[in-house]
Amino acid sequence: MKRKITLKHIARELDVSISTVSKALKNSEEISRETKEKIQAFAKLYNYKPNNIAISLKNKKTKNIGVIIPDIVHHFFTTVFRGIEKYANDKGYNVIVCVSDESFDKEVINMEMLANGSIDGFIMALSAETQLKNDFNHLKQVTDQGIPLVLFDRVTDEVNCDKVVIDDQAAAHMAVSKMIADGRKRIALVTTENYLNVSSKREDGYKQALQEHNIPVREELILRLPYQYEDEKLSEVFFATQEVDAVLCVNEIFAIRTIRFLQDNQLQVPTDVSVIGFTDGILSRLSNPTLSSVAQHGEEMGTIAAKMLIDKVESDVEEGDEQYHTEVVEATLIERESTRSS
Amino acid sequence: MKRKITLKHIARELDVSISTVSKALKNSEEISRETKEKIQAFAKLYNYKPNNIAISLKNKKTKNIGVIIPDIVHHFFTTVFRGIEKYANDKGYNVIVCVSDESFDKEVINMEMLANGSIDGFIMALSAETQLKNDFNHLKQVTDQGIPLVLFDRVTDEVNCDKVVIDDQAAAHMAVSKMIADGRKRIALVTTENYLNVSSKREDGYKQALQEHNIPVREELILRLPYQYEDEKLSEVFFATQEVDAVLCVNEIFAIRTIRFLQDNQLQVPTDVSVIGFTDGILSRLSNPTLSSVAQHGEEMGTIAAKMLIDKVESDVEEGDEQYHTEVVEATLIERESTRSS
DNA sequence: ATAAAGCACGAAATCGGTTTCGTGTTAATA
DNA sequence: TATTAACACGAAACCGATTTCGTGCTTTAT
Repeated sequence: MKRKITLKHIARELDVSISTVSKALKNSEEISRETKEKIQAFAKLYNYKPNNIAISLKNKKTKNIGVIIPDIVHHFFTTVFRGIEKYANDKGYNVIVCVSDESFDKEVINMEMLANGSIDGFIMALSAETQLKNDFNHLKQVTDQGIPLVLFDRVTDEVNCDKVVIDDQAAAHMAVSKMIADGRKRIALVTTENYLNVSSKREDGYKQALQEHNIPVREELILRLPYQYEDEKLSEVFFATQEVDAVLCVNEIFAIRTIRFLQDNQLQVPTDVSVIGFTDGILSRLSNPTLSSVAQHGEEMGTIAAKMLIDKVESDVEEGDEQYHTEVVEATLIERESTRSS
Repeated sequence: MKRKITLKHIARELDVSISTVSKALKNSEEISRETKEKIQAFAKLYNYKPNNIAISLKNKKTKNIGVIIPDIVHHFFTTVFRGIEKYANDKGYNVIVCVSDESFDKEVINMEMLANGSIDGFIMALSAETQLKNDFNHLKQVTDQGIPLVLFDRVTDEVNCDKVVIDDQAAAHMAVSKMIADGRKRIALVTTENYLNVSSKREDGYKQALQEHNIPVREELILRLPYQYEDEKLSEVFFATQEVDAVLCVNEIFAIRTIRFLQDNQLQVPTDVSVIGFTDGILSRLSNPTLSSVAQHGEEMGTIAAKMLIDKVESDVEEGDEQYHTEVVEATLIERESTRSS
């Protein structure tokens, strides 16, 4: 086994000083041509690569970015992550991922672990529990230390930092308007319990679109399911008592379950009921019928978030007069089989 | 903004030496009770946390593990990753993820980036291209340096290291046997082009099961699709010319597409044709009909891989006499609506 | 021939910790 | 009272790099 070789080894072997080796490998003017050639040849031969950790310590830059997401087995987050990873990698950064599992405590622990020198900045989406508790001290601590932070999707106004979101309200508005234009009248909303910022914004957009078209908002048409629900009893109750001709769901899974429920109850999609979901993932593309869906462009969000973060990390703008931006990624409605004019 | 505080700051402030501070914070016997209390109180007050990078440099341990997977937007890998991340986090490790994107070059680059001190060990699944090229020098270099490596799922015999796999052959065998027991006779296989190790093993299991039941293997019933295919023309050609009453697909997506294709051609699943897929993911659970699927227990694989790696990282077994193990995770057939006896 | 300039390189500080070893002071023992 | 042990702490090496500042030697200018 060949142990990693260090500057010291090279220096000893070639009978020069460590400084000389370091400079030679950086092709410094200071070192004579022959000495440089000798050292570089030796380094190549023994496949010398500088130790990242030592460089990080010296530079106070790790070239690592920390990503904290609520769940990795989730198409949207996974997509965002891909965008982050690609961009970061191109820029020579590595990505450390921590999963908060929707738990406040894990989020705090993870951030503290990474905030002690392991990373140059954070990209994260808040856990459900964090949004519920409305406690953002761990985020503030991080920004107070001067560590750049970018929030995406699940953000909060309480923290001053860069953000990248989609306009959830506009997106829901667009989807509902589309349904109305298709001649739908009794449009239901299937959403989560309301502590998730995104859900409530989508609900706002839903209501707004209805009102603009003089369709009264009926609370009975709004179904709030627990975020991680397993049974569909609620759904049954709901649809059994309503005459719905369209449904907007705040995520893909709710939409697929809704379609299945409708089909099992002899309702045709989209003939009888049209359905639109959020999160344009694999489910939307492969369900039967395929699902019309609001694409959140996760990969693009990830790319933007990574760019914002790395720009901040690499800028030497003295803080205090920092400018924080919120990038809004436009959502797109992907029309597939689950919608058609009635 | 409060900059991070270091031992040096505390030492200066309290007028003691750095060594004393370090020892006091570790509750060393060497330091008097009062001095310790003073220092500890000060440290708490200013929220001192040791710098991870400095510790890594000193200990030559980073408490980071590198995970290299072909694709993150892929249910199986994502599941394995979750298992890795959970276990690693419990043990105080962070996870650095790199995505090879099925590319050999990216795999090499990523490994080289991380192998220079950033991580204590690797967990990875080979990229498709790497398996095609059959070039594993980058892996050997890593193990030669004494860096522990665990391969999962997409493994190779060429590299000596710990591995965790499922018995793909047995799993396919089980699935096909189940179909035969259900009375199916003309069982097709939808697989990828053959360079993926796992696919060819599944094909072996498929053939073996047929032969054991004296059903001739017919090459026309085996459809090989490119790994990332978009069109389903091939599929149409295939099914149009065959009378198939069951299909085994080597992944979930192929299975869902197969079902959709059958449905579009007036064939009922499972009445006319029963379908089994691999990768028990979200698609299987939410498709209509729900898909019977071979569960690979990704999360368990991840946990095992992480445990194997961390055990190796933390053991001080002098290498040379290392023992490498291959853990086989048993696959399970999850029966859902897409299979039923004919 | 002497001073100034330039070249090629080394010593040492630094990043932020850990750890070994040494030392001055006090207390216990002979 | 002299010797030794225990105590409490500091100096310094070390991990593996980078970088500033000197310095001895050669070369050029005066």
